[in-house]
Amino acid sequence: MAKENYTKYVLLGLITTNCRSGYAIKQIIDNSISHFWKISYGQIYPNLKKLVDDGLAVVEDTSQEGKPDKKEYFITDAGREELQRWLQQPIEEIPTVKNELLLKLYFSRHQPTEIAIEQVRFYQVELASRLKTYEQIERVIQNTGEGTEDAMYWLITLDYGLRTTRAMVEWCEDTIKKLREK
Amino acid sequence: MAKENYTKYVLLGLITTNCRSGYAIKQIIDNSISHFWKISYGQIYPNLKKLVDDGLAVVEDTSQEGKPDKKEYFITDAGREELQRWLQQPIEEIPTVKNELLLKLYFSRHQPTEIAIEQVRFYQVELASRLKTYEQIERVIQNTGEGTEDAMYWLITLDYGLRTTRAMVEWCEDTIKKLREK
DNA sequence: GAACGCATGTAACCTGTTACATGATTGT
DNA sequence: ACAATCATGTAACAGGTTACATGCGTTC
Repeated sequence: MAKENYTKYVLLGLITTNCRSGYAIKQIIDNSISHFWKISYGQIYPNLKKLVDDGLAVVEDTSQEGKPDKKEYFITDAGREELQRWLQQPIEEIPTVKNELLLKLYFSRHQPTEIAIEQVRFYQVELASRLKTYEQIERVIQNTGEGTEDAMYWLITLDYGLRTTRAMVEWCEDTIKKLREK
Repeated sequence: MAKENYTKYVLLGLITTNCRSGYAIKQIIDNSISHFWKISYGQIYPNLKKLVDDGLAVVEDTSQEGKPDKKEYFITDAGREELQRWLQQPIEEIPTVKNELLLKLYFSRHQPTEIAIEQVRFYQVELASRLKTYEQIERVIQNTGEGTEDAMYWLITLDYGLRTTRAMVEWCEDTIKKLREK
């Protein structure tokens, strides 16, 4: 099966959520979905243009009060069809992360144990802080969006982040113990 | 902080583990560390050459009986220093996976719930199979390498995979329930 | 007029995969 | 002759980041 260009679908999907300009898309990505998807301006703007070229979206110049002009993108029927097709298609692959910490641990045999412990501890601190952010966001969604279907899917993706992160934190704790006892 | 070229360190690290040729490196990656790191021949061979150019490794032509010739790479003192430096340096970033399933769920608001459930179920099946592989490998290591320090670090990285994958499987179960009850 | 947020854009670069080409050696 | 495994390599392409350039509008 040919590999899909995901960026296309991210943009297509986001402009259906009232997130219509390149800038707004970048904002929502950084604030809401960055825990499972990231994207840079260098990808956003050229690809938005491409959506229009491919007839999947149309663009409209909008002037706002108190802010610079912006370009608003709207999905077309063809775009909606394309997005739907992709959403209904089974996922192609389960992600395999490149994990710098595990790589370092894998080669730590000939290193002082101290250093490995230090690495894991640092990782743990970062994860704990990430966890706090997730928990905070969860509370916000539960308070504001309660009941809406949007909120449901948002909470589901967030829950994924919460659970996997918690598992990682626990692994850190136990790994540090193991290394100490060595 | 400047971003490191991890491939370099993977190769440098692997040639210290008696994994000396491009082919052997590819094998060990596919069989042992692919759950946290992947790499293709298109990266391996040019980068091995680069290690030599940079004085971090030396290469030696070796002829074997019953098999074609191969090139064996050995780390130099400079290479060992460079590897050590990297291993002791704090990790730069916690990985953020691009997760196709979460992306699709995020945009599933306007889709029939059936489809979302189907996607999650498929993901769950894949994860379950991955989990079985991990558990099998774990048993093999515990039986053969017991006690050696190599085995310890191997088990630690594997444990990471086991725990996070288990958390994901549980998330799948609960998410399917949630979607059904909707 | 400086700083800041909003907004769009791109060129240079880096990383990495895919697909292909090549060939040795062994076993059937 | 051929398939399979071992072994090395590269060119074309795809995907993505970084760093920069540009400019509007508001606030201090």
